[in-house]
Amino acid sequence: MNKVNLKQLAKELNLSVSTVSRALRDSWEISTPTKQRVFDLAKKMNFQPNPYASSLRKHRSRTIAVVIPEVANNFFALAIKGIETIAREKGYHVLIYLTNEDGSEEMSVAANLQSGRVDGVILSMSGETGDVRHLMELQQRNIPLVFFDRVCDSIEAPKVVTNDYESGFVATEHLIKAGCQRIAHLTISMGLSISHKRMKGYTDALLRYDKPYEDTMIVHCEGSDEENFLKIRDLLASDQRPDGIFASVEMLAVQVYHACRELGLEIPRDVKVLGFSNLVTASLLSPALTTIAQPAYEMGKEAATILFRRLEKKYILTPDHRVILPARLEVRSSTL
Amino acid sequence: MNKVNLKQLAKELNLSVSTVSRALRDSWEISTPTKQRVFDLAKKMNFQPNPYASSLRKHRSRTIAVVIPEVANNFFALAIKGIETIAREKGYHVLIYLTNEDGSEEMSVAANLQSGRVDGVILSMSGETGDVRHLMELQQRNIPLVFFDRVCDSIEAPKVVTNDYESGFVATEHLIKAGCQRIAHLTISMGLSISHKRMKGYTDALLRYDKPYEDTMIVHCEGSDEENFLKIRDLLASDQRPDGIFASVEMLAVQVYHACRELGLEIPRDVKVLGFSNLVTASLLSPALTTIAQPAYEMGKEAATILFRRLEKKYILTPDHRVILPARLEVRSSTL
DNA sequence: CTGTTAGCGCTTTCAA
DNA sequence: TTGAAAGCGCTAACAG
Repeated sequence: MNKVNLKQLAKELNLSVSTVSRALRDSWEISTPTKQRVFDLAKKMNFQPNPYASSLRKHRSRTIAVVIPEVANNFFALAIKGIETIAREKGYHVLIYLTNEDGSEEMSVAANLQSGRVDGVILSMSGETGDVRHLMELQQRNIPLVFFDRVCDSIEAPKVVTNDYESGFVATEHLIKAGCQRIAHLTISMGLSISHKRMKGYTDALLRYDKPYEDTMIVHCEGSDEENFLKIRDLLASDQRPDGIFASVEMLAVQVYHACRELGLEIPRDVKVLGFSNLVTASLLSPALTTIAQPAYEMGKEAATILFRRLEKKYILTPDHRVILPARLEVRSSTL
Repeated sequence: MNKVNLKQLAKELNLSVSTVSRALRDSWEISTPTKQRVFDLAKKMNFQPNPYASSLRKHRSRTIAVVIPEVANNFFALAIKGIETIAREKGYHVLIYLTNEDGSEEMSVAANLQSGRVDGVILSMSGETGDVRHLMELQQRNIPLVFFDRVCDSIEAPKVVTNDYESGFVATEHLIKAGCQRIAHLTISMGLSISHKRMKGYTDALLRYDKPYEDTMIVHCEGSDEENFLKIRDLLASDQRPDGIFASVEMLAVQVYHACRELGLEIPRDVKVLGFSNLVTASLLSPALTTIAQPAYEMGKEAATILFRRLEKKYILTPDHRVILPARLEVRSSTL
């Protein structure tokens, strides 16, 4: 079976190509009987319009790009699901790009996206990015950009985030109230907005409760999984071992569990652990992990909704439009 | 900044559009100095060729579609990662479609894909699908299809799977050797190849070891998460409670944990649990979950590799080409 | 080695 | 209400 196009439909119906085109788009300038004839034949011949011809002509692809650092991660997976749901509703297609937490990969993806392949971009920044020109160029090319979670404050674009500062504060406060005296913080790339804010919440909570504050208790985990694991293990093996740990991302919390196991430390007796996480199994971990859970699915939906609003020119947003969806502290263990 | 096209480059350089086009594609028929001039200006003006014009002309989109039932699931997330990795290497773009385990959504996606939007499709079937005409039509339109994990045996297309039968057998055998007398099996839609095979492994292992075989020990979990949970809880609450459970998918294993917790049953003392799963946290669950782990990332890479091999017409595959990547039994608890 | 020309399939003026 | 024709940006015969 071969591809059928407008021309063939037109010839079959003794109509012009333009009439068929208009009929299929249900234009008011075409008579009802003609429309019916066209619809019928189109269905019979299983006509599928060539999207690329249409995109070329209209300068619109009905396609968006989602650029994320990682997908094997419940947070981003749920966000994709939210984005895809809204995109389907709106008749858009979703291209996915993984940057593997690598700034240079993010740059090459962004450069590629300048081609007009997509009408808009939803992006969560990779850790290593320092230079953001590639993102500004997207905007200059009139390709709307919406950030979510890992946003870039120096770029004017809508942002969908959680209340990272407050969550960091609440998390730390929770550990303090659970009796922790020395609370460590595990963080990822400091080039990231979320890292800054979560850490500020942490330090502010310590200050607020007159807890000792030491730089050595903040562990920057910016390396490979293996390197990070070693750093965490060293922290837990030191004679200055913390009795509480606040992990800024899921993976680091999981690493703490593994390190504790390796060192024979018991959670929460020896060390209490709390982390940002969307693990569906958090409540089943041994012992349960108390989490700060982000509304990932809703964040994805919101980001997509904002993008389409802009694409459909329905609303003008202020350039620094920011939506904050609160994360929830989910206490999982009575001893924590 | 506006979009720059070949025509503008050509005018600027006093060359014809076709010469510029060829130069950019590094054609051998263009002189080195001309190429250099073109490259330089293209870079200076940040020229990005319009992919849709090129697609329209060449009838190739350099885009593939990935159609999966769900993404918030480690298996599919890892598979996407594998696919995206290979696609990027080959200069392809990846469209993603989630069918939400819904056969009719899968059908509408497949119908849409007939438009020529993509050069090929990698698909894992949704649970409910009975009718597969929509997939055959893709093939008839010369859009290559590669299945992975949840394949469709009645369609001739390359398939990337794990050794589901053997894994089901080994899993059940493992429970038998751990001393289980009444082993239940939790399965999803029986319209799925994986379900059949895993279950056959289960029943064959029971027969092999002369264990009682009862239909009531096979629970079909084809409903919503809530409905499935209730079925599982009922199973565990019955006076015929199994002392071993083999879950065919991750989510069902997790449900067992929740049900056990609700009923005050202890794992593995009261019931031993083993499931197909790629949970990174399986070893940390309380208690650890013994799993059959599929090589998800590798399966994604393999599926993509096969697809591109076909797209680049490098090899002709037999129509029933099948790659089997073995799943691994990962024992996590000494009592199991 | 470079230019001319004819489309790819669709949308959209402009005319009838 | 319909048709003719131009053209989106790029590629590839075919000529020179």
